[in-house]
Amino acid sequence: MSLAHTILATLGSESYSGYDLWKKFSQTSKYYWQATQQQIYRELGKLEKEGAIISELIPQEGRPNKKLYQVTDKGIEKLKTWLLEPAEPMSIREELLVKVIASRLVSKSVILQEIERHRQIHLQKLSEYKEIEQREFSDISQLSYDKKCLYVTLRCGIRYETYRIEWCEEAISLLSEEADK
Amino acid sequence: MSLAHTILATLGSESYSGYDLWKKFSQTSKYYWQATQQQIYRELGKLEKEGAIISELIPQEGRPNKKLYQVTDKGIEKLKTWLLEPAEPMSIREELLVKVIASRLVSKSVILQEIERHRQIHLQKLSEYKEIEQREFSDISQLSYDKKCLYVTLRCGIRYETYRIEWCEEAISLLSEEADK
DNA sequence: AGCTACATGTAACGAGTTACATGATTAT
DNA sequence: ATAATCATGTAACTCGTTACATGTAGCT
Repeated sequence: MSLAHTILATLGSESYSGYDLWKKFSQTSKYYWQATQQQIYRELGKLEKEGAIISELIPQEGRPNKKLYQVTDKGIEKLKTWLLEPAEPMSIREELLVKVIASRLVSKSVILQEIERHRQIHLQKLSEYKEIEQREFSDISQLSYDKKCLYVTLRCGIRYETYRIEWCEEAISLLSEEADK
Repeated sequence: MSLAHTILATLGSESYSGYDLWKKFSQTSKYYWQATQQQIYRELGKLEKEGAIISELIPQEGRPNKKLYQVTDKGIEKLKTWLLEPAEPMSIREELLVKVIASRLVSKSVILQEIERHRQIHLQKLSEYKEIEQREFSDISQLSYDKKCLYVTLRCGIRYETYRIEWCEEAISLLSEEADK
């Protein structure tokens, strides 16, 4: 449900093509929403059909033509309505935890190594996010409201990766104790 | 993909009916995987078709008959194979963050109140989880491996709710500053 | 009389994933 | 040569959600 709204919100400040949106989603929106190219194209098609956005065909030389999308008044209204509705906390689906639960079927080192691998991935992402924080949000008192919102999403990403790393460490420590099994 | 594996893992220790599984999922599995009754029945149907589980019809008086499911050797093999494959970190989809990004379209108090509402929900869940921790996992040195795994998932839930609460507080503080807008 | 718990299912739809298809330009 | 980037799309499939359908037992 939110992909449509994320697209509308993104198109609110600037026109984008499907491809541009996909790149944006892979960059700045990645802390809070992920989408594949196909999902984006499908959603753009739906939104245009219902009149929330309109497209303009931009012929390009040397490159494939592109469709630039813009939000309509109807699209803005749709977004506003949605903003006023409460959002439920997202449901949790943690594949790694399912593996932990089932892990007695394989040797203990399998799950311990897998958790350690995840720890490394989260460490990597955390350092990446912290770099962005230093580069782009060093002086938070000077930020516009829009930039502040972006910063808030980045902070969420930073806190998320931190929580994951800490959990991985706790899990490794708890599960590697040689008490029984 | 993991729902099937969660079911197999759960049936590994004991036989359950679809209804029993659903209740289990609403109770002890809720920190890491959520599923509706319908999803569970559909998945049980698929798993039985492929021979990973078998059912036994238990006639009951006064109550509807039930189907008790058991894992087969084939099911155990399926689980083991899956356990040895690496799992990717789950993708993040945070509706609340999408709302933050789009929030300049409505008055600031709308988003602030929504974040505060989420903070309350997470506070509620955290205290619930901490109660379970005290009640069932007070002496962790005495736990069996299986119980320890359960504890690890509970710790993940506790850390998750904590991270969420802290982020909500930071977001409220950052966004309520009267710098500009 | 109405609600909750028990118990299983079908149908339809919405959202996410993966594979396939096309084709030019630019950089290595 | 070949890989990456730009650019848009179709098709098939899986997974998640919501609504509908049925029926008993026990509690308030």
